This record gives sequence, structure tokens and C-alpha cells, in this order.
Amino acid sequence: MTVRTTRQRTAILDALTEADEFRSAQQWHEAMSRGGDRIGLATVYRNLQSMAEAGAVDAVRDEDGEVLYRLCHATGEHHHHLRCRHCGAAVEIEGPAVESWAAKIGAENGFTNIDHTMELTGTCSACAAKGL
Amino acid sequence: MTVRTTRQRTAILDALTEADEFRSAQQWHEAMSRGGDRIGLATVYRNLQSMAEAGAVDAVRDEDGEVLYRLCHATGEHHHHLRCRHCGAAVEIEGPAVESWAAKIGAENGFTNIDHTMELTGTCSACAAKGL
DNA sequence: GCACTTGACGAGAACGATTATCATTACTAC
DNA sequence: GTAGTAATGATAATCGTTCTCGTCAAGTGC
Ligand SMILES: [Mn+2]
Ligand SMILES: [Mn+2]
Ligand SMILES: [Zn+2]
Ligand SMILES: [Zn+2]
Repeated sequence: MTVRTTRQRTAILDALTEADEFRSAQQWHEAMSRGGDRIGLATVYRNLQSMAEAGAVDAVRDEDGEVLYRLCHATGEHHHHLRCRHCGAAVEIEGPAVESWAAKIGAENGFTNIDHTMELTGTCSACAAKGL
Repeated sequence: MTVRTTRQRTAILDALTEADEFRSAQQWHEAMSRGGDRIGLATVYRNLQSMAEAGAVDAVRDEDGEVLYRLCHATGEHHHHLRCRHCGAAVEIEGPAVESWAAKIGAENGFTNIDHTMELTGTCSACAAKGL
């Protein structure tokens, strides 16, 4: 009686599964609406956020500050992404070397409770082939 | 006669120099106004952005998506930051190991034109001493 | 110093992503 | 089936940031 399985939540998961790319909440909403799903924009925002908190969805910020969501494929907890700036395709990245480096840098400077964000952006081979 | 030295631009540089912390455009504007400077908010935004483009100022995004600015102290071009989440104090970081790691990861996955962002956040020793 | 050109300023409107409202709907447990 | 309540969605509101455009003043040439 806490998390209910609604038609909308299922539809969002379907959409995320079909298009395996990073997209904004508005883009997901638009794609779903175009695909015939009747769903409110606020519902898309709410579910993507709760899914992200639950770890089922990854959320990153693009250079314009907008939040992009994609179904998470990683097994472990903490990881990063290499994302195509053109199509949103992405690869899950683990960087143990970076993790330890960040911790060391923090300690060296007297900082505690170190946290970090890292995002790699590039042009995927498919988009490069299209001349993007 | 392209870049003019205005009273406002000078005041912003003074403010940035006095308070060596990452702050939002609105925070800088508020601090300056409180300090007696008469300056428009749009002017603060414009100058911080142009200074950031020129490399004199660093701009990062906090977890809420707001952009924070601080005078840049780095000598080289590309670098990162270790920032205190409480007071905005920050240290300029160089990470050659991370740079090459990012390039390698990109190549391994068939991505080209790799770019990356990385921000370290923590609690500085001063704020830790205050129990924050 | 003085007039001129035009970059820069700033008050306020506009923008746009995201969040809050709250009446209504529809899962779920029993 | 029904009650209880989580979830929805149309809409308004929020808020950081950007745009407008009339006014101002920094730089320039004399
Ligand atoms: Mn992931
Ligand atoms: Mn810097
Ligand atoms: Zn691509
Ligand atoms: Zn601090």
C-alpha cells in the first residue's frame, strides 16, 4: 500500500525501455503523447524523479542545466556515464581510479565528506557516421 | 574600444576578490547591494558570464542546478574544483590522470570529441570545525 | 576640454524548466 | 464490493535566468 502500479508508471517504464537514451522529462512526455499515451506532464516529472531516487533511472544535467533521464543499466551503486551529445545514447562507466583519486585529493586539502560528479560527453560512432 | 571598463565591472571584480568563494549571480548582487554598490542584477549576470567565457571567472553548477561563480586562480586552461558545500570556499584542482582516463574511456567506446565535467564537493576544515 | 559614437547599463517584462495545488481518480487490502 | 489513500493531471505558481529597449557614460579624435 505504498507504491501503486499505475497505468502511467508502466507506460513510462515502457517508454524508457523502448528508447534507451537520455531525454528530458518534457521530451519523454512528448514522445509518449505522440505514441498515444494519455499522461500528464507532472506525472512524468514525478515518476522519473522517484525512479531516479530509487536507482532505477539515472539523472544527469546537460550543459544547459536541464535534467536528462534514462533507464539505468548498471549493476553496482555508484557509476558515471559517457553520453552522446547528439542522440543521448550512453554507456555506463565505472571509474575506481577516479573514485580513489577524488578521495585522495579531498583528504590532501583537508576536506571531508567528499562527493563528486563526473560526466563524459562525446559523439557516438553512429552519430559520427552521420556527420554530426 | 571593445571592452569598456565600467564602474560596475570594476565593482564586480572587487567583490569577487574580496570574497573568494563560489556564489550565485544573485548572491553576488545581493552582497554588492548590501555593501553599497548600486548595480543592476542583469549587469551582474552579464559580466559574470562574459568573465567566465574569458576565463577570468570559473562557473560551476550546484546540485540544484544554479550556476556559481568565483574568481579563477588557475594558471593553465583546463582544471576542476574541490568546493565546500557550506561556505563556497574552493581549491583549484588539476587531474592529468583523470584527463587521460576520460580520453581512453571515450576511445574504448567508439566516442570521439570527448568532453568532460568533474566537480568535487566536500566540507572544508573551517566548516568542519564549526560543526557543519 | 568637448562632442560623438556606441558599448554598457538597468528596470521591468518575458521566458522556461520545474514544482505546488487540490479536486478527482483508481489501486489495494480486507 | 468498499473504504482508505496513493496517484493523477489541469492549472497556477515559482524562480533562476534572459530579453527589451530607452538611457547613460567610457573611449576616441580633435
Ligand atoms: Mn546508470
Ligand atoms: Mn579556476
Ligand atoms: Zn549519438
Ligand atoms: Zn566551508
